Amino acid sequence: MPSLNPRQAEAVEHTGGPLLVIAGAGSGKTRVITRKIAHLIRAHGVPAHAIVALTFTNKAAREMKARVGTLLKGGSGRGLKVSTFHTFGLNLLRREVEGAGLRLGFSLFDAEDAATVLKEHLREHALADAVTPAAALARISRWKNDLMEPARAASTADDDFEAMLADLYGRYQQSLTAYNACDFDDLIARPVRLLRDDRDARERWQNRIRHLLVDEYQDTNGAQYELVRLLVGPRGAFTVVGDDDQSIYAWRGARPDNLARLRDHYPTLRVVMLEQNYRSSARILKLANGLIGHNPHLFDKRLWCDLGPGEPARVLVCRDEAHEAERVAAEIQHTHLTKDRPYGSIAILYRSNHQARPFEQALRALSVPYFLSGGTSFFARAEVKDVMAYLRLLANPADDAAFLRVVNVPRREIGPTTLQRLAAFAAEGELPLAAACADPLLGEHLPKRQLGRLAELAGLLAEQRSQAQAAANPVAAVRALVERIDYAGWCRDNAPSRAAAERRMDNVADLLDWLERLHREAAADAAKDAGSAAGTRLSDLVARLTLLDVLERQDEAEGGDRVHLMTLHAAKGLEFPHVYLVGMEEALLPHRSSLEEAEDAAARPETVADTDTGADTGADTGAGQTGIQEERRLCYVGITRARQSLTFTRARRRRRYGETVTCEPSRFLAELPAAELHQPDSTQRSDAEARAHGSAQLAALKGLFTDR
DNA sequence: TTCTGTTCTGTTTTT
DNA sequence: CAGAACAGAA
Repeated sequence: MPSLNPRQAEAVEHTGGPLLVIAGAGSGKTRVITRKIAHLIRAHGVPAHAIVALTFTNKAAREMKARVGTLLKGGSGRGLKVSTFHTFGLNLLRREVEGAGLRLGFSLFDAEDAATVLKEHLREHALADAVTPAAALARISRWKNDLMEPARAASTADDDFEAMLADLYGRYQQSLTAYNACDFDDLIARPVRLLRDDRDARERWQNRIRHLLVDEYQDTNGAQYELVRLLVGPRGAFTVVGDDDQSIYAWRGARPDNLARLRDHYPTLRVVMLEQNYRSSARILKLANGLIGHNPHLFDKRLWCDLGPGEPARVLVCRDEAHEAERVAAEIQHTHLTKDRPYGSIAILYRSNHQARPFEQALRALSVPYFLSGGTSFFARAEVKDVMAYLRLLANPADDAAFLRVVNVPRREIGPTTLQRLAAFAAEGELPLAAACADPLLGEHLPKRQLGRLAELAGLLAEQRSQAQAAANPVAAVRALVERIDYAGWCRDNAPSRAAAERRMDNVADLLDWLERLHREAAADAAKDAGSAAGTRLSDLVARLTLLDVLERQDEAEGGDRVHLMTLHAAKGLEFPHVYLVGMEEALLPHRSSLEEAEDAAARPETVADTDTGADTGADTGAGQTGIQEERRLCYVGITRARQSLTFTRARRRRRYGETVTCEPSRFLAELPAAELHQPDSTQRSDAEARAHGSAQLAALKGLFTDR
C-alpha cells in the first residue's frame, strides 16, 4: 500500500477537533477518508458503530464501506455506519416517527409522486396555466433546503407569484401529512426540525455519534449543513472533505459556500489542503488548472503532480453529431485493436443524456461493447412504479398517490368520473381514497356497478395487506399479489410488442429480486436491532428501494470490458485512463440555460440581491456568471477524470428539434492553454465539408467500412 | 371507458 | 423527430 504524503497524514491523524479537507481532483481523498476511519477505530479505540460517514450516492457509500472493510481485516469495522444523507435521514425518521409528524409505514414520494399531488392542487385552484408542477416543486424544494416552513415562506414572499407558490407549498405539505408521506427533501428537513426542537432526541443522537465524516461536502445544501451541525453537537468531532472546484450541484440546492461557513461556526476548525494530484498526467492537469483559473475561488489551491507530461490533448472538429460519434467509435475500436487498449479504460462524457444516442448507434455498428449510465432510470419505468405503488399501498393505506396510480392498473374499468366522485367523498370525510372505497356511505354517491368495482379493489388490498403483514417474508406476499392481479397479462395486452411485454415482466422480476435481497439484508440488521416491528418491514423495503437508483443496477452489468458512456455529473468521483469529452460547443457545454441566465442578468443590471448568509466570499462574480461558472466546473470535472489521454470533440452542425443548426465552439476550448492542445483538423476544410454535408450519411457509412 | 389517430411540445444535470 | 398529451369515435 502506498504511504500517505504529509498532508494526507495530517488529515488522517487530526482527530482532536473539526477538520475541513479541501481535496483537489485526484488527490487521494478516498484514501484519506478510509484511512481516517481505520485510524479512529484502531488507534483511538472508537467503536465502529459510533462513526458515521455520509455520502451523496449509494455507490460511494458502498465503496467506502468496502474499502474500510479491507483495511480492517479483523471485522472491527462491523457496525460502521456509512450511508447517503437520504438513507441516514430515512433511518432517523423511522426511529423518531412521531416526533417527525409521521406514522410507521409512511411512504416516500419521489418527484413524480410529488408532481401528481401538486398537479391536483393546481387544478383545484385553476392555476394549471400559471405554473407547471415541476417548477412549483423546484421552488418548494428550495424553501425546504433553506429550512423554511410554509408560513414563513408566505410571509417573506415579495410578490403575488411567490405568495401563490408559498400557499401551494402549504397545501402540498398538508397533503403529505394526510397521506402519511414525505418527499426527498423531507428526509433531511424533518430530522433537522426534530433535532432542533427535541432536546432529548438531539442529545441521544449526539451521544451516539463520536465522529462524523462527510464526503463531497461542497454538495451539501442548507438543510444538510444544519443536519451535520446538529448531529455533531458542541463537541464538533467531524471531518468534512470537499472541493469547491467540483461543485456542480448548485441547481439542486447545493451551497459550496458551506465550506467557508464552517470557519465561522467552528473557530478551531483546521483546514488541510490536498494539492498533489495522483491521477492525471501533467498536460491534463495544466489544462484543468488553466480552465478553472477563469473562475473565482473560495480556497486558493494549486494542483500539481509528478507524473510524466503524457500525451497532448486533442480537439477533434466534426461535421455533425453522427460524424462525431462515428469518429470516436472508430478510434476507440482502432486503439483497442492496435494498441490493446481495453474498452473498460475508456469513457465518453457529455453534458446531457440525449447526446448519448449517436454514440450508442455508432458503437453498436462497430460491435464495440459499451455501458450506458443514466437515461431512463430503472425505477422510473412504468411497470416498476406500478408494482412499487402497490407495495406502498400495502404498507401505507393512506398513500393516495399510490392509490391513484394503481386504481386502474390493471384495467378495472374505473374511470375519471368515478374517481372524481370517490375523491369528493373521501375529501368530505377526510378519508384516504383506499379507505373511502370500503366505506358503507359511499353507495349514496355512486352507481352500483362502480361501487362494486371499488369495493372489490378495497377488498383485494385489505386481504393482501394482512397477508403481507402476517408473512415472515413480505416479498413472498408481494409475489402473490403480482400473480393475483395478473400483471403479466396486463403487460401482454398493453405493451406495444411481445418483446416489450417480456422486458417489462423481466423488470418486475428484477424488482422482486431486489426486494428479496434488501429483505435479507434488513433481516440480518434486525437480528441485532430489536426495534423493527413486522408491519414496518415492507414499508422500509419500499422506501429503501425508492432511494436506490440506476447506479446500483449498473454494478451487475459493469463487469465486462466496456466503454463507459455517461454525463459529466455522473462521472464525478470516477477516473478513466482515456476520456473523450464530447460536444464542446456553446449552448451545449456552457449549457443554453446558463447562457440565457447570463443574458437576463446583463439585461437588468440590478439583480435581486440574495438575502442570505452574509458570509462574503470576496469573489468578484460578474452579473449572471454563476451559471457559467458552474458549467466551467463541470468541464473541469470532465477533464480531471482523465489519467492518460484526453480528447475533446465538437460538431460544426447539429440536429436540434429536427432542424440543423450550426454550432460555435465552446468558450471553454479557448480558455484552455493552447500549448497543451493539439488540433489535428485544419479549419479550412469547411467548404469541402459543406459540400459533403448533403451526402453525410453516405460518407459516414464509407468511413465505417473502410476502417476495418 | 377505452382505443386510436392527431397535435404539440420539448432537451440540463439527480438524491 | 419523437414521445407525450389530448380529443374524438366506438
